[in-house]
This record gives sequence, structure tokens and C-alpha cells, in this order.
Amino acid sequence: MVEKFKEPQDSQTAEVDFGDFRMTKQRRAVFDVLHAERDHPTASEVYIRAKEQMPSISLATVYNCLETLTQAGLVKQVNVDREASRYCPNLKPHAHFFCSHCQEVYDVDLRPSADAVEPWALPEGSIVEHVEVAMKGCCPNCRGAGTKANA
Amino acid sequence: MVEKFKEPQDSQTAEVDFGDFRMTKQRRAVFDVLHAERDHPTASEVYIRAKEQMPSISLATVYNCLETLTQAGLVKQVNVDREASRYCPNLKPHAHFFCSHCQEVYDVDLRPSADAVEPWALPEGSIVEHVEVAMKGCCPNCRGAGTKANA
DNA sequence: GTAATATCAAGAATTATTCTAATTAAAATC
DNA sequence: GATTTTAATTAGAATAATTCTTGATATTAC
Repeated sequence: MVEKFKEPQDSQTAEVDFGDFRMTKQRRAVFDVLHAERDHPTASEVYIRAKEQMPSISLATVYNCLETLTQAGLVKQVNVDREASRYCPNLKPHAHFFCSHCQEVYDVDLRPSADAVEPWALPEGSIVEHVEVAMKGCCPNCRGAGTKANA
Repeated sequence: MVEKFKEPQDSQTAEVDFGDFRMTKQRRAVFDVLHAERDHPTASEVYIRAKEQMPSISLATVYNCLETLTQAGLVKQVNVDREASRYCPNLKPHAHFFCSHCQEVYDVDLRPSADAVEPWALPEGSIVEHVEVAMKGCCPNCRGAGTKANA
């Protein structure tokens, strides 16, 4: 049921297990955009970047592709407050740190052998399928530079 | 600068430190709604409940009040995915558990002397001002009842 | 009591996202 | 390799939560 598809055209990344989905040109383009610069672009930003390689792609398709890729487990959707969703190709368990000064989103790795759920007193019998941790504050860069963006 | 206002009318809860803001009838009504049933209503749900006590209140005012109360630190805004924000009056540090079956949001306390940030390998010099932890899964009730809502 | 300021209400506007319907592309079958 | 079937793409309309705008109404300061 789960097969591998080879990319139908030249691309920067190797072949990817795409599950039941077809690896179309558009999905490949969106996937490549996310891997080219590993910041955390919004759908619109992905759209702008994808258009450089594929001017015919539409915003609706970018939304579709991002959803498909998310369902396939190839990218993660990142939500900070009520702002536009951002997307990231980091598949390791990680949290997100949002710097209020430079407005950047950083990935934060889980410490070796640490457990993100451990600090929380869940009732017996709860089943956790998914944890999302979002931190907000000031990143080391902005801190050193005297909080330029906000001061 | 930070003063106490007494409520301008009868109400269920005691006087509250409201910071620089005025405790108006509308804000009090919204505040009371959140304390009456400690579930996690959306702005629209708060609106519906507040109208029972104050039929003249508008949705825009409910949004304004919720924002004011949030800024004053008296309620917390809870965001799960891209769905409508929910509001909760629990001021203790806590996470939220969203049951995909009954669609309820539960508060999850921090274990005694546990630290929500500890599992995360933040770069030196990061300053965390705020942490938001959202878990998704199945609550003990739904688990016992054979996942009625989804199966 | 009057002036200054803050809040409220109603509806318009905005924004991210999803839906719809028609076209196009890809895979399966002949 | 041509045809059929199925899935994906596109453009634009629709939606939903939220914010903004403007004028009216309270509340505090003087």
C-alpha cells in the first residue's frame, strides 16, 4: 500500500516515500521549497518561492500540497497564536521558539532521553497522540544585539 | 498605577485586580461567564452565554473584553490548531489536552516541581517569556466508552 | 456640571483558508 | 501506444474568525 515514487523531474532532494499520494511536479516543488531554506515559511511565502521555479502554480495548489505533505507526514504544520500557519520539514520531535524581536521561528530539539509529556500531570488513561510546544521570547541573537527590532 | 475596582453591580465573583482597565459591566459579564463554567468556550460561545445576562452585549464587545482580560492577565487565550480561540480563567501554569473524540479541552497541571521548558535544548542565552503546550489525543472518558464520537 | 477620555455597538472590512466546478495530468488498462 | 479511469490543478467564489471604523454612550477628572 505504501510505495515509493521517484521524482518525475530533476530536483534537489532524493526520492521520498510519499505513501499513497502521487509525487506530482507541484508537490515536489513545494517540498523542495521547504527543504531549500529551512526557515518556517507561511503558505503565501511558499507560494512566492515556488512560483520562481514554477510560475503556473496557484496558491490553492500550494495549500493543497502543504496539506497532502502534512498528511503524508513529510512536513509539519506550525501554529503560533492565530497567525498564518507555517510549515517545516523537520521530522524529528521538536518544539518551536518564536522570537518576538526578529519574528523568526526556531526549531528546538528535545534533549536526549527527555520526554515532552513528562512534566504534565495527565489523568490516568489519557492517550497522547500529538504534542505541540510553542515558546515565545527573545533569541540569543536579538538579546546580544540589544533587542534592535523592538526597542 | 495598578488599582482595584469593585464590581459596579452584583456578580458571582469577588473583586478583581483589573490593572489599568476599568471594570465595566460588559467585562464583568464576560469574566463571570468564564468563571461560571470552567470549560473552554470560544468567543461566540461566550457571546451566547453573556447575552443571557446582558442581552444588549455585542459580539465585538465580547472580543474586546476577552482581549482586555487577556492583556490584564486575568484569562488565558488557548489556541488549538487553527480553530477558533478558546478562553480559560485558569491562571496557574498548565497545558491543554484536546480530546479528538469528545472535542473537549482539558486543563493539565504541571507536576509539582516540574519544568515545562526543561526537556528542550534551548540555545544559551534564550529568554523564554511564554510557553504554550497543547496535546491531542483521547481522554480517559472517551477511551472507556469505546471512542463513541469517532468510531 | 463640563471636559476629556475610555468603552461600547453595529456593521463593514480583512485575512487565512477552504470549497466548487471545470480543466489537466497521471496511472491503469486495453 | 491509445483509451479509460482516477486524482490533481486551477481560478475564483465562499467561509469563518477576527479586527477595524465610526458614532454613540459611559466614566473619570477637573
